[in-house]
Amino acid sequence: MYSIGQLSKKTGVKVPTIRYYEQIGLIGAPERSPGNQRRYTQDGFARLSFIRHSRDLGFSLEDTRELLNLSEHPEGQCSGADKIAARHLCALRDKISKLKRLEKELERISKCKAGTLENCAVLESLADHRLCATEH
Amino acid sequence: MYSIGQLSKKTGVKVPTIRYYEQIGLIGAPERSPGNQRRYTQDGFARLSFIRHSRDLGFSLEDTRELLNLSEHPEGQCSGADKIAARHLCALRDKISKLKRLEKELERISKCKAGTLENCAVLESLADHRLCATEH
DNA sequence: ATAATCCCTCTAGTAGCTATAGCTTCAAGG
DNA sequence: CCTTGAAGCTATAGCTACTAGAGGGATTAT
Repeated sequence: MYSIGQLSKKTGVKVPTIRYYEQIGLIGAPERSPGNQRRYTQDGFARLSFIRHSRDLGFSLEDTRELLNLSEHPEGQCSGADKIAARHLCALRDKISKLKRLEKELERISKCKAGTLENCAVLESLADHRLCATEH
Repeated sequence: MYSIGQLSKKTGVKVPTIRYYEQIGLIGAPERSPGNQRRYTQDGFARLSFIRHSRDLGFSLEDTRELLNLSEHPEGQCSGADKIAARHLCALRDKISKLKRLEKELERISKCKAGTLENCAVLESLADHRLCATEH
């Protein structure tokens, strides 16, 4: 049995976040001590670890909820989890390529040679999109 | 003079977002028509374009606010805008490299060969961090 | 027994919008 | 000139995924 603080340390999920997950029904309400404090089992720990991992990989809470459901009903086909992961991978790649383009643009405009604001490349670029090399 | 809808089309910023920006003081309250509708000038258009561009480059609203301030007080040094851009570039690179690591991990685990959930690589990986190739 | 630390609930706040309800104004066609 | 439909108005609430704070009770180590 773990207290919420111990569970937090073991999983790396902060205490208020655990309570929040319980509130939104992502994890079930655990048993309580005689003094009304939460007491978690190994199962609770496993579930929260799963969630933590899913969040680390960038899945939304809703995706995570669905993945948890899938993992608890092993009679289904894998395609559900697979689809979620594939969709997520697509979105991730989009994001990466967009961020890379931004990186290039920022690199270009932040080489501010002029010492004063009057001709600062950063501000000039922000004021005029036509100075940009790439689309965004 | 533009109505809010025309301004929205010209800048690509949605109508409720423009009103929101006014509410938080990012743009000033424009003049009104006799019937109390917002009427924007070229200046208003330029300011909103600046904001749009800054947001597109991933700057936060607070950073954007500061950049706007800098661009309106050209007596200062460029270093302010430069610093904001540099800080942002750092954060951006961090984000990109983290996302790339996630991409690799997702690619690896989402090649689900098994047809059923019982041995779905996605779910197994989520349940057990030790199956991961890289840190995250 | 007492002090330090942990835990409880409840509420409100964060960023950056987005949506809804219920109303008014504007511009174009007949 | 009148009507109609789109666009505009305010105000409030909702979204994601937490985080912070107030004001108290429980647990644990000494």
